[in-house]
Amino acid sequence: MTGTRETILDEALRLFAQKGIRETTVRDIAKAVGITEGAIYRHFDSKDQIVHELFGRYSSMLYETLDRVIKNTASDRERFSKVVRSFLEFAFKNPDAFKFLNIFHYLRGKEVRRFKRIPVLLIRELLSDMRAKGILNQDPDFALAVMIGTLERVFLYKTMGILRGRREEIASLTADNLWRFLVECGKS
Amino acid sequence: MTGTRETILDEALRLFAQKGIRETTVRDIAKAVGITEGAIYRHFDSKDQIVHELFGRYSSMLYETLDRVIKNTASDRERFSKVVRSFLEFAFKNPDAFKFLNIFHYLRGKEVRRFKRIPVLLIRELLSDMRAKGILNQDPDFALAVMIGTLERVFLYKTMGILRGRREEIASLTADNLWRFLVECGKS
Amino acid sequence: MTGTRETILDEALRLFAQKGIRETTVRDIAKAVGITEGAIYRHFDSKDQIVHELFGRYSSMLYETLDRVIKNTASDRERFSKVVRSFLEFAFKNPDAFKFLNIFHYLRGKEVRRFKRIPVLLIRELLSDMRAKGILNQDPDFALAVMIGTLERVFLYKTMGILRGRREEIASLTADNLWRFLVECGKS
Amino acid sequence: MTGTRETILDEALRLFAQKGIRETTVRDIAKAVGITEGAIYRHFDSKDQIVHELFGRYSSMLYETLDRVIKNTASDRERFSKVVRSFLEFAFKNPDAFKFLNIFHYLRGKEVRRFKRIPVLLIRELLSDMRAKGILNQDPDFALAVMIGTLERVFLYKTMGILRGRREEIASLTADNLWRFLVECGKS
DNA sequence: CATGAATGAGTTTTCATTCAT
DNA sequence: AATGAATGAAAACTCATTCAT
Repeated sequence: MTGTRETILDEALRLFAQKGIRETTVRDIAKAVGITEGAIYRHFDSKDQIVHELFGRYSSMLYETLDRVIKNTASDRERFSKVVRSFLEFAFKNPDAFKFLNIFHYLRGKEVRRFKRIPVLLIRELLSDMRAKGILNQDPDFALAVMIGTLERVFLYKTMGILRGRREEIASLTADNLWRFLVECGKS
Repeated sequence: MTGTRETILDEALRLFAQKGIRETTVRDIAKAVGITEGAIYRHFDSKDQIVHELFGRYSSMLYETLDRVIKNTASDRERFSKVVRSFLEFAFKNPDAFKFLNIFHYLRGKEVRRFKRIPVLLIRELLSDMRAKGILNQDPDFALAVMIGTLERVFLYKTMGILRGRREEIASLTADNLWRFLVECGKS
Repeated sequence: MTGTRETILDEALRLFAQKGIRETTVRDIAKAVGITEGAIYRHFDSKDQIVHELFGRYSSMLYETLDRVIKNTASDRERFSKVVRSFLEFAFKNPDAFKFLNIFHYLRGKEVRRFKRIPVLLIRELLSDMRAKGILNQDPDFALAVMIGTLERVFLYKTMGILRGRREEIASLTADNLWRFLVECGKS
Repeated sequence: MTGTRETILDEALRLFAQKGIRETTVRDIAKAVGITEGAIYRHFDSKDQIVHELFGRYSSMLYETLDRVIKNTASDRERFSKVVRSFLEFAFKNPDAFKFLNIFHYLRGKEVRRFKRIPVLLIRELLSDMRAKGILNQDPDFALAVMIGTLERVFLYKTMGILRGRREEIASLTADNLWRFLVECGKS
């Protein structure tokens, strides 16, 4: 079955998001998949390879999503809004992946350099462009902090049940507010 | 020497923030302190006790700081501003502690319940009060997401060298902007 | 294809000689042959069977070669010389086999008893006969040590590029010298 | 006890010589020492470190012995004789070490480069000097093959009970014969 | 014959914790 | 209080072998 490799990745992702990378053992993954530890190593050279493949895969996936949105949207306002909503949509649809990406960034940030297609860099560019065009009334890096920080926490609080409401509504609300905060509000 | 206990906590904190909790061994801590592993257990029952003591201690420290500010400030605007600036001041002055608190929240969130004096809860109350008073133009939980998310990322980006400028300036800027975003901006 | 079995033996021999027996995995062999691990077991019951078959085969091959030379040569001097040269010729032509035989002798000497036609025993007999005839001026077992030791090292140093010259010349030189050392030199 | 480290080395050496390096497990060593596997790692970083320390240690020991003999002996004949006898004395007194050095050379020859003080190189120099002085009637590298090969096999056959007699007698006999073979015998 | 996936026992290594001194 | 040695359980990883297809 060619699906075993994917199953391993899926289960590993779920466990990593749930318990952390270090606290998930290869045996945990194997048990979740329904195979023995040794079988894992037919598909991956090491636990770390699983981690890196997951990071690369989901990091790229979010990157591509945002990249497509940015390239295919004409209006500035619509582009910004769609980026925010696509970002949250990705997080809501792949909560384990999103949590995992954050954990990886937090604990193994140095290894992130090895990867291309880091979503945050794309958003940084977007904000820099907006600043260059005079749309953005903020230091783009400060705006980046507001934007990414907000997105992360909105996801977290929705996941924890603190924020209520339908996902799309939350996403729209977040998009609208961030636009108002960063663009429409008086100059900094 | 009673100072050894404190040294253990300091070095443990530094290592936890740098490498993660699971990835820091008791031997790492002992080596950093300049004693042997066994000696650690003269001061603590377990590695987990160190972790919990650190979390409790710094969580309380930030909590007390914010609590004092909230209680001792008359004006709403000033209170909000001081909370933001104190929060960032704490993070900038105790970067390892702040990183550690975040790691602990992220990976061992369930254990957080055992602790009282969680800073975020204090801020949540503050925002709820502001909402009740009609000052805040947002769902307080959404505002919490914006605020905490922004603070975390501002700290992170300043630490990483992405955000430049003096700490106090960054803190003031953050405080002013968050106030404008959450309070002055048009109703949501 | 019956050739697969032979290919397995060939590749296994090469790897055993290169890396050692224990350090060569069944997977290594399979990969070298261009089949999968499972297929190996269609041809052999176990890795050990491959090892034993190789040992038996090449041990016999050298044995037969020497035996033929001993039986078909009339003069003592010529017989001795041909034994030495045939021995080295075998080693030079089958360097992997010769290395493998030595490794097996060294690490699994006890298993050698199960095999008949051990080349060294043939040479021991030859030297004993020479001693009985009064040709050999040495304890035959000491002579055996000189002879086998020299042959092994001559092969090794030629393989390593330390000894230079054409193989046949080296073989002749070795044969002549050993004869002079063991036979012509003054009594021990 | 500071002796544990030495005991580990001693037992490891014994087992490596008896069964081979790869076929000796860390558990085997621990059991022989009377401790648990984990305790081994308080004294050594890895099994390989034990292997390398043993090789370096005994390789040096033999090297120093030969070096001292070479430097402190005036007459050529006596020097040569003493080198041979010291070499065999070392092998007879440290049979496990000598077997281990051979195994290591055979299976992990490439790693030998990392070490200085390789005994064979010392003997090679000795023979080169003898050749330069006109004492040696042979290509020094061929003489090296005869000499080292003979010494190795003499040790082996004595160990196996094939060669009989007192060690000193065997050593003297070997020294005398090698001198006669390589020096006194007619030119090659 | 061959594949490719899997097993299961074993190997090396790690690490929080204990304990005699 | 502190050391240094050791434990024991568990982690990551290896590999000869089996088996359904």
